[in-house]
Amino acid sequence: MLAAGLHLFARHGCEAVNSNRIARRAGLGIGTFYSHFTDKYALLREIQLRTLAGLQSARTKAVADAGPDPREQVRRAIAAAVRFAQLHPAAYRVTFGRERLAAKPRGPVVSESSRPTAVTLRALQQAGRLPAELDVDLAARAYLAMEVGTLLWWLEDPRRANADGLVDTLGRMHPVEMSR
Amino acid sequence: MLAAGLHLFARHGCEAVNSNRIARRAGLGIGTFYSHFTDKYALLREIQLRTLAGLQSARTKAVADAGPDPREQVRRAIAAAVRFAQLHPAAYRVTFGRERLAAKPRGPVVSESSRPTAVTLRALQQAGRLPAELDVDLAARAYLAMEVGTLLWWLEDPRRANADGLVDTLGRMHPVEMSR
Amino acid sequence: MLAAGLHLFARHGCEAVNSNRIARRAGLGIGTFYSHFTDKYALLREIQLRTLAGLQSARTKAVADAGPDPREQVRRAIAAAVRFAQLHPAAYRVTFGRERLAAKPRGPVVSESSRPTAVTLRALQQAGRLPAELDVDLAARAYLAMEVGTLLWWLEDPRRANADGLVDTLGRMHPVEMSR
Amino acid sequence: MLAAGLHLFARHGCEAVNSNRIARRAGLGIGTFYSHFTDKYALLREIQLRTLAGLQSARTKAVADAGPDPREQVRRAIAAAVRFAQLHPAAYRVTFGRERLAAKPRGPVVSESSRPTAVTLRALQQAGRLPAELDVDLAARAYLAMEVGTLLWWLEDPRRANADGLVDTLGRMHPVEMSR
DNA sequence: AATGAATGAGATTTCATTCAT
DNA sequence: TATGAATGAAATCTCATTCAT
Repeated sequence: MLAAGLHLFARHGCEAVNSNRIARRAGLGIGTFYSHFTDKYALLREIQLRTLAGLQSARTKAVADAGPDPREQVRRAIAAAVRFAQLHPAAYRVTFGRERLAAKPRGPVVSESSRPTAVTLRALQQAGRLPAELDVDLAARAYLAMEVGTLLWWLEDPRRANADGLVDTLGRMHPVEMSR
Repeated sequence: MLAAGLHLFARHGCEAVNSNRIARRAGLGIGTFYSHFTDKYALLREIQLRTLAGLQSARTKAVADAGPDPREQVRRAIAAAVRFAQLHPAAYRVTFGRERLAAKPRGPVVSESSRPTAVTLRALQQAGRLPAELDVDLAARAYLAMEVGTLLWWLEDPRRANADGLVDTLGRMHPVEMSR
Repeated sequence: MLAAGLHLFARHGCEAVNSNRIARRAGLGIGTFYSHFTDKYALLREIQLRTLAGLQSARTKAVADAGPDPREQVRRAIAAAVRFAQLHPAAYRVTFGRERLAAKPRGPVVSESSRPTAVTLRALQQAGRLPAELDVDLAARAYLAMEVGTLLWWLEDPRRANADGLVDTLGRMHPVEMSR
Repeated sequence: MLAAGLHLFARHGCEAVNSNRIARRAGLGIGTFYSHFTDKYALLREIQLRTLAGLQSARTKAVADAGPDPREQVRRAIAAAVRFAQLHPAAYRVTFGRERLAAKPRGPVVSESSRPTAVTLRALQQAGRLPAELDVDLAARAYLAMEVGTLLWWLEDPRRANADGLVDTLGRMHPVEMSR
């Protein structure tokens, strides 16, 4: 059911898909859908939460595998995100694309956090390696918007760029690169 | 009618609004709606096109007012965009937010272009002031995603940041800042 | 639409009838039903309110036509109610039958009032013509239950009794007959 | 299962309750419900039949306990009915309230009989103690409607009256009181 | 006997669109 | 040109019922 929903949401958008069709594609009855999820938004949210968990775990693992250098950690985290989007394009689009807020206000909004990036930047700033005037929270937020927006644009047509180029460009534009 | 549509699209989202309601809010009859637009997506597209034109004109004007310095041009363009979003929050959200692609595949996708930024960056690169390895097209695209994503995040709750801080942060993270 | 609803509610009961069928029987589209009533319960309530108004007006008129004698007033009022039930059997059943409370708790419950009868009885009691121990409110309420229940039973199969016999029996059992 | 059904029918009405919920409340599986009853109407009918039997037995016992005086027999029977309604309000409402006819035409309609009352009245009439013109069958029927209707009204909100007052009022209005 | 996941017919309700005025 | 009552296709959701375990 999750797979069927993911496929259809990614292909047609949440609003253009109905519970009937999801159930049918999953090879199950209509009623079965409703015995598992209260409505299609609940299914969407479930997909989003799982995707988010998967992405965060990939990022965490990548950072752990990197050494202590913040630049290297950031590079690895970006590479992990790009790889994740590449491996799970449908899930990425459904989670961060225009469906993001479609999951009606039923519980906390699903979104990635810019917190870890902000923490890293603040540490560099306090060590005097980033300009004191930089608003690290805003910079972290802006970076996240860039990464998500760029990956979504890429997934619309993967021929637009290649994974390595994306990692390189996102890496160069990450605020950690301002450090010295 | 445009104003009514803008208001309702921004407040409830395109899918949650029907043509009936738009007409009613505009103080006109239902039939009148259909004598002006083929459907609500046509109205949405019209709003988006006008918004886009307004934003581009504001940017162009800002760049023209700036001197020849690329950095200054970029600063001014960003300031213009932030001001535009601040003055027309509903229009900005309806044009670039989750409604962006809701205007069904009926004509070219409405979106801002990263072309001007790419042109500026390429000139600097050819003048040797930007690393030869930088993919300027991708960088321009990434910057645009950042700007749009950050402004949308800001408009969700304007207390999250102030306009000057946004201009400063976006300015610092613009690829033109890598130049030397 | 009212006529169609009345017919179907009386014939099959409110729960066994759907809005679709009512609209179809009225020779109108499904959507038309919903542009007039929020749901079938709203239609039911409308029918009930109209019926109640009609019955009350018939009673009032009958009492006005009677002279000053309470017994005569009661007789006439009963005769008016029986005639009303005979002329509008479907409306009577839909209003006082098992649908009475089916009109979900949306506004005050539709019911006939025992107030007028209680007022009449109290006057007689204060004039010493009815036993001081009689609870006139309860007696009025009980009489109303009897009248309604008996008429509903009669309408289930009109051959069970004839109108004159009903008026006579209800008249004899009305608490006003205890007076001396 | 009977207790669960009684509780839910009384609280929400037969149409608003589903077999699933009844089984769940009874602490049993859905399938178990269907191995005992063909559908929820069968359960309803079972409850009604048991209630009816209980009420009739209480009445019979009360009459047997009274002496040979018809008035006393009637008083006792009424007192028994009021007590029964007071002790089993849910069962009384489910049996005689708006659910009465909900038990679809599957077998004879469940209802109390006015026969015993009619028999008593006819005997009095033949002894010349009741007016020859009185339609005793109709009077018995009317009394029953009054008793049932009044008790249902009382059970909707028991503060409306007290048991003794009800017995007294119903007793005074019983046709046997016309006897001389 | 007891269970409950699975089912799908059917009821409710919405809304884009038409068309007579 | 403006109107809005009328429409019905389509989406959402419920629940009686079955059947494999």
